[in-house]
Amino acid sequence: MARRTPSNYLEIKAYVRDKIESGAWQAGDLIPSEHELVRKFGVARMTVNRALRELTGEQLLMRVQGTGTFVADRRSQSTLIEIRSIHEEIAGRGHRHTSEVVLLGRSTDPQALRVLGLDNDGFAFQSQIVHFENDIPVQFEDRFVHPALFPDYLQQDFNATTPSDYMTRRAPIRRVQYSITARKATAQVRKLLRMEAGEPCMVLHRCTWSGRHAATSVFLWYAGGRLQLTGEF
Amino acid sequence: MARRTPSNYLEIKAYVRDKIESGAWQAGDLIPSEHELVRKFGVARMTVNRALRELTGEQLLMRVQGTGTFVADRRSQSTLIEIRSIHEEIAGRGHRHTSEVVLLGRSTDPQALRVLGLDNDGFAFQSQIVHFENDIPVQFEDRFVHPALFPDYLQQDFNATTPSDYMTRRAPIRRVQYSITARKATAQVRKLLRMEAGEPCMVLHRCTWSGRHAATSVFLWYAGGRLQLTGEF
DNA sequence: CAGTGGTCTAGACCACTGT
DNA sequence: CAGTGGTCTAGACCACTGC
Repeated sequence: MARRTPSNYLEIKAYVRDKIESGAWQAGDLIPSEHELVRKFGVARMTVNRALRELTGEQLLMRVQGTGTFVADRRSQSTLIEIRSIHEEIAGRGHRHTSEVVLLGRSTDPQALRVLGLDNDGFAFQSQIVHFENDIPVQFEDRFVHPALFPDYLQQDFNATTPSDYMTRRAPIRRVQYSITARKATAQVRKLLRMEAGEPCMVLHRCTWSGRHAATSVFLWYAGGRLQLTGEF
Repeated sequence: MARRTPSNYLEIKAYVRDKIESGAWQAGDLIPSEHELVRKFGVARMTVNRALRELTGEQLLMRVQGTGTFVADRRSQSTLIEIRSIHEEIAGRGHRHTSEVVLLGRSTDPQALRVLGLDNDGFAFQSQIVHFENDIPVQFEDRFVHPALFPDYLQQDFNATTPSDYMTRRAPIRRVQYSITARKATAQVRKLLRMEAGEPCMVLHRCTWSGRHAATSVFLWYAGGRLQLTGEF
């Protein structure tokens, strides 16, 4: 045989995927049983089973014990965008990631206090960090954290470790909320990210919850043209 | 035996998960080999293999052939943002969604032709639609489609159905690529979305692939302050 | 009842890594 | 080289479904 065999189960997966993508098998259709595919491909049932099981995990198939395997309904049209940590994003491109701490201290910003569930007499910890990709500033990270949940926040060395790394080690996160908006850069952001006047920013706001109150509230400012968030599936 | 057995591979998954969650096995640690787990649980290697393979798919483990299985670095978990269709997004807020077709015809835009894999003598179909939320314009949709894959595109009534709905009924999509950037609004976009001069836009670019070439290329322009993409998990 | 998928076994061969 | 994971086989028993 001259043919290159990329493992049998992958070949079966490709076969089924192709039938679905080409429209030969429509959503809701009953597809051949494991036994039939075993005969067709001349493999063991475990091999067919693995292929179909993985495709079920990928939401392309639906299986009902005792009945058969069906083409899954078109996926709900919602699409997912992946947001990787800034470090991974940059390292993934093979570039060098560095950061510079602009501010690390206490804040009484009323909006931040409200989000973190602190009353107006309290305070939050705040850090401001600029992230560089090959020495070009690409992200400004403005972070507020709950002082009760992260009492030693101000003692961290955020030139060595990123706040995200610290926080994921420190506290379990229950819920995360995001929003992405486009905004004009503030004067501070424009200066730190070395942007032209009027150049737009993308702002990712991320709130993490740990129980009843928000644990952190972060604003990530990206210079519009210098960084793209991308996804694929 | 009184114990309820929830299938062996699930038991092994639970065992490994517990070791990781309890901290007994730290990120980066080498965990017992398949062979050792086979001896410990008295099962076949395929059973252990399935458990570890699935945990690898769940990003809890990392496997290196010839070396071993390691506890994955939890920091590498990426976050996902969900982008729903404009209609769902608006309907989900209990608001009224309407749209207005601005343009429907042929285009020889060189960039679009290149993306769709058409040569410079060819043409693409183009549609431009403004989407309204309670009569406020919130999104400008600028779409290029491959005429061979959607020959009757120009005959559609996009006041009644959205292009996304049409396309998902028409052709199976296998690969999707996204990027989000912030941009200054063009004069046309500023007018259609009734924006102030200098107000920023968020531009979501989505390319769908169906086999070898791109099937569609869409630019979704959002007025910065009027729409947020949000996600949660 | 026969047919389906869910799981499992006890072997096997291979590709890869470290020494 | 011995040890690892990646894949596969040819059976098997079971739970479930529809008739």
